[in-house]
Amino acid sequence: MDNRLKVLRAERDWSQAELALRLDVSRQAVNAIETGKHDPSLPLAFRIARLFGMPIEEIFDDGHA
Amino acid sequence: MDNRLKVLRAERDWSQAELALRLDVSRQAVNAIETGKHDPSLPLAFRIARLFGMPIEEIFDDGHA
DNA sequence: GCTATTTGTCAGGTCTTCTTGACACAGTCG
DNA sequence: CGACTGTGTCAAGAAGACCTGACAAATAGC
Repeated sequence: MDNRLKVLRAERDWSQAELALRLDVSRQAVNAIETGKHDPSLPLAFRIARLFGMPIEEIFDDGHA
Repeated sequence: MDNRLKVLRAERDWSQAELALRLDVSRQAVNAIETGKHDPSLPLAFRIARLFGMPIEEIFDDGHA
């Protein structure tokens, strides 16, 4: 699953650790999502979308556009 | 995680098995999501949203309105 | 150069999501 | 009644999402 996490994080000048804190997950979880190793769970996807103030579909892209 | 799957399914007069077919998951997976036993994975949430033609946020509700 | 921060990654473990196969119970229809 | 459909549920297992703790490599700042 493709995502714009790295860009959105860069726009805010946050480290992965800082983002992890705000999302209440481990730094490794953020890294794994950014590098495409995992998809987030749906609840975590909701927290991410809420944090960045945009719909899940604008952050994640499953390719079946 | 709250969701409107049962209602959306009823509007289309689909059985859980029929919906499962369209989503390419097992009937038990659909049942577990409808009855609140599981959250769908993010990829499955995307398939559901696409099938019903609406954003994920209009089908699922994590309570943090 | 040295130090601190950031990122990527590994291992081992836990819990969740999803699978197949099976069974019980309701409701409908001949 | 008997057959069929729809729903709910269980068990056992595979795969994925998360955890902590640790370490190396790249980057930034002094």
